Amino acid sequence: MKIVPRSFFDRPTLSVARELLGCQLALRQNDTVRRFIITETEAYDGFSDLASHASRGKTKRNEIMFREAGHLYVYFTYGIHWLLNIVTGPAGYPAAVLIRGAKSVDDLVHYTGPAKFTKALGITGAFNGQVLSRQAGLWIEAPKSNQTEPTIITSPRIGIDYAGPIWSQVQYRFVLRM
DNA sequence: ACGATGATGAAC
DNA sequence: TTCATCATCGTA
Repeated sequence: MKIVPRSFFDRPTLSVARELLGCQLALRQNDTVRRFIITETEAYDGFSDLASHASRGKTKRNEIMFREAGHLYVYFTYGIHWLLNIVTGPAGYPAAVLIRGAKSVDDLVHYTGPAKFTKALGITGAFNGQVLSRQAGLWIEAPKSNQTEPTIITSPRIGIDYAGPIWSQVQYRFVLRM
């Protein structure tokens, strides 16, 4: 299976979010590798996006979003949950794609919800600030082939009603109909 | 549908 | 020190 290069993520965030659907997230734990087809993503793009952690500038928490594409931004929220994001775009420009859902290729279990996914995979802040790579134990692989054109649904993002009339409504959520 | 949950960041 | 949160689960 072909590993998606870091350059894939150094592109417009919306393109990355859309094209990640169908890709496989691979996670190495000890000597086994688990793979998951990404089925749901959200884009958080730039300084002006009021739903993004970076909309009020760089902080200790969100500084990973300002790094080079391919970094992992894993943050803790609601006192309970870890959420996994992949940083996109050039260094200095805060943007990331939130992984909200994925389906195990091994047992076909579908995890819907960004925190349910990380919990099932055992992803925690230990990954925060790392770079996608085989060495890190977390990487992305391209789909085997594009047999049929995937059906992609877009919608406003989840849980960000506070972001104002524009940013709470933009179609930055992408779901793969399976 | 709604409230409880709960640690951390960021604002006051 | 106080408030809000890129959810989820339990109870209705």
